[in-house]
Amino acid sequence: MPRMSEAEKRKSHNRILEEAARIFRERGVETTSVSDVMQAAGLTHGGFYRHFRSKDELVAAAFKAAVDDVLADLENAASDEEKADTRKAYIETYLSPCHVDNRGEGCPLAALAGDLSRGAPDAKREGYDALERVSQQLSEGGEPAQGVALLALMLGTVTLARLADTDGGAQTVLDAGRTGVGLLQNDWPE
Amino acid sequence: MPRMSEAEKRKSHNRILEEAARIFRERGVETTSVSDVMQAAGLTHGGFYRHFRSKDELVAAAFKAAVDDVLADLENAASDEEKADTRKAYIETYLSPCHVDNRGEGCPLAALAGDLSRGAPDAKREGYDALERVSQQLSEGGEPAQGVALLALMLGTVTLARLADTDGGAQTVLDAGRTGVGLLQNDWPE
DNA sequence: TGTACATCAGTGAACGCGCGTTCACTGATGTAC
DNA sequence: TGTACATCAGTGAACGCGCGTTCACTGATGTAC
Repeated sequence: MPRMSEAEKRKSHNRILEEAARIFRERGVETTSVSDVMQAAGLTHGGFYRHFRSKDELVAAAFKAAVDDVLADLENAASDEEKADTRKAYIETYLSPCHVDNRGEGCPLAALAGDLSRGAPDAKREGYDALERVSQQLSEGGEPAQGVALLALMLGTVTLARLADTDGGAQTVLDAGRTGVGLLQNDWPE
Repeated sequence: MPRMSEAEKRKSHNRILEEAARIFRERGVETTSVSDVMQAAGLTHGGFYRHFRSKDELVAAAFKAAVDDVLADLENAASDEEKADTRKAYIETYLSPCHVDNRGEGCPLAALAGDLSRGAPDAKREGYDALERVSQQLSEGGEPAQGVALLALMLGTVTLARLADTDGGAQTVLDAGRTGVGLLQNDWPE
């Protein structure tokens, strides 16, 4: 069976990254094993170290891959109008029950900021990079600080909504967050 | 040496709770062992199960103890003016570099909301209870939703600031959060 | 109040288990002639 | 283009380790007479 071609290796590498990005967001970093990720990618754990030097390296790389993924539409928007529309949709989706339930495909910062900030330095740096990239997309046309505050409120809202057992509880939190976002968007000083 | 009196047992119990509340907030739930907590409390790991049925039970109890601790001043304020003053100080401290650096004595939700929401049901419920208690204290005099949005923004701000390596980066995030909090406090609709 | 005895807080060795990582091995791939 | 050989992607057993939890034990505490 071994060995695979270079093209196959690249495919395996991407599969590992994608599955790691999903599972880490779903279950957290410490509660996910290298074996879990490799199994999800259709491989066995032994081959992991042909792709990454350590679990820490995977965490940083998978987090970055997740950020690239969720920001793709925003960063690749062709025109200013398209960007504005995409941003509006991004915020609406962010504050939706669907985002609360689907951590695996949701905002990597909302899912993992806590884990990263007390994790390895490289992963923490990726977290800060993500903060800058996401907040920049949110503040387009306004001050950088406005984007940071928007991200903080959105991330905090989803984090709190994820503590609710019932859909009703989550919806109440999301509504409060949405009202706050409207305020930060319309009444930001200067 | 064994056995200790009932009074000694109660002291041990409180020491375990206090140390757990601090260490879980500092290092996270999954990265802290029962032995770590017992050692910090000046005991050996074997005695743990005379106090709690499982690590999960300790997590829920320690989180609640942390919430009780940080809300004590607010919930016990004698007069309305005292409450207003305490609330103002709470928010200022919350958005300070000191809070960013000292997770162990800081907001339990900011430190552990992520861990709790994917943890055991009992701990998750404690998280939601905390959300209700803290947001209620913050919304005093306004709508409940205002308190929830304030907590979300504050929690998100500190979470993001904790990703910064440098004091400068953290301060920028905190300033953005503070501006946002001012908006939510002064311009909330109705 | 004094005595006899059951209780149980705390100890430290031991349990099974899963973790991150290493390694000898396989055999298709890529390369050099 | 065909052949000989080094490379290395992936496998699965094995490594040491620390985890949550259990247990036999100790001896002071609390209780019943």
